[in-house]
Amino acid sequence: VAHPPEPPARRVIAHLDIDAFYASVELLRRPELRGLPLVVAGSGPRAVVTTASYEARRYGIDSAMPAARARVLCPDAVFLPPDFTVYREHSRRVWELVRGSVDVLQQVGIDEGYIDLSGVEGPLRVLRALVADVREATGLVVSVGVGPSRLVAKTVSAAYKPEAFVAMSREQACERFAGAPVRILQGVGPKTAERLAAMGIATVGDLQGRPEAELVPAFGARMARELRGRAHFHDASPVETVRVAKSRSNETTFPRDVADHAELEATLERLAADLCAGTRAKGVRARNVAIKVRLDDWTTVTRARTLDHFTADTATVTAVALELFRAYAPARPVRLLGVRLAAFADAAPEAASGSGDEGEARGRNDPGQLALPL
DNA sequence: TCTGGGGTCCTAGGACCC
DNA sequence: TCTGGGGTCCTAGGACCC
Repeated sequence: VAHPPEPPARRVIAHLDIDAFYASVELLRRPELRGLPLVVAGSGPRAVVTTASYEARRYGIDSAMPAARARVLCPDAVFLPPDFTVYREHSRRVWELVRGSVDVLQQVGIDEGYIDLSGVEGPLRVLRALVADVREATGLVVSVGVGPSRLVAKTVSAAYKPEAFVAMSREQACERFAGAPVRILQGVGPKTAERLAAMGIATVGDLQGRPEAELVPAFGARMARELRGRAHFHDASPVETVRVAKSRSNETTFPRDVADHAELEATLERLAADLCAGTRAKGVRARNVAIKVRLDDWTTVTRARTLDHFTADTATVTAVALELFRAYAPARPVRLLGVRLAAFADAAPEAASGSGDEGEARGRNDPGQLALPL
């Protein structure tokens, strides 16, 4: 068996993507900028581009690019700082509308989502109406890709946006994208693309034609199978309507590298305090505390500790974060610091225990959990 | 022109237990 | 005479995505 079987019932999956979301929202309140190259990016020396309008993309500007480079590529572009509060509000309105007409929606990030329309009568008609409704109500344009899987739907919307509305079967996708770079496949990032290139695999078609066994030495059995499956646009992953967060984090990149440990510790305390406040606001507690340190040479180090109880207490988390930091004591200037909370208490069973602020962790040596002969 | 901040998932190795 | 195998928990690093 070369690939996992597709689910028995034919699925209809759509991927929705708001075109140039941040830039489009900015244009809603600054219509006089329409038609100009527009770049939404932070202002610091290390800022990156969060969104470029399609006019700006013509200059080679794209998301995640250093803002400094974008300024070189197009000095005349309009640069605006991101306003996430406004973007979140527009996003909320869009996805509320979508939720109003379809049941199975998985929102992915602020501007994307997957819909499962299997069993829905006239799915394309429903989607057409939805796109029109969103446009009318919000002024935002949604690109749509449709296929038998998330992979096909996502690849199609990305290939045809902006203002995309295209449906394709798996077989059609195999043919249509055979000449495209492997990088268009979700899960193939820069590193994997580079390793594939070293094997003479540049396009999706190249990958389609390569026996799985030839990929195993370089990528391992699991990844080899995954890569080949994706090249043939096999994907049975479900549209998940409920996903529970597994971690929360707070990190910051300094405008300039910092070597002073007192300043670093002060930053760590601030990051931990903000993170704990947000975590408490969510009514969540965690028992794993981690720090992240990126040095001036871009090496990234993480240190973590699992506690014997769940917490979102600022003093507790800060103390652990500081301990981890002091034990590591970076010898080089620091570029980035972060604090992370993970291993959350399961809401339902923990709530049922009716305990107070600091719940007991269910560790592997917890005698309450294990019937050990004593 | 040097590369944000928020996440998820996978791998590998060690500790520990039976 | 250093001799196991399986399972879980945990840490650390890395790739990837939006």
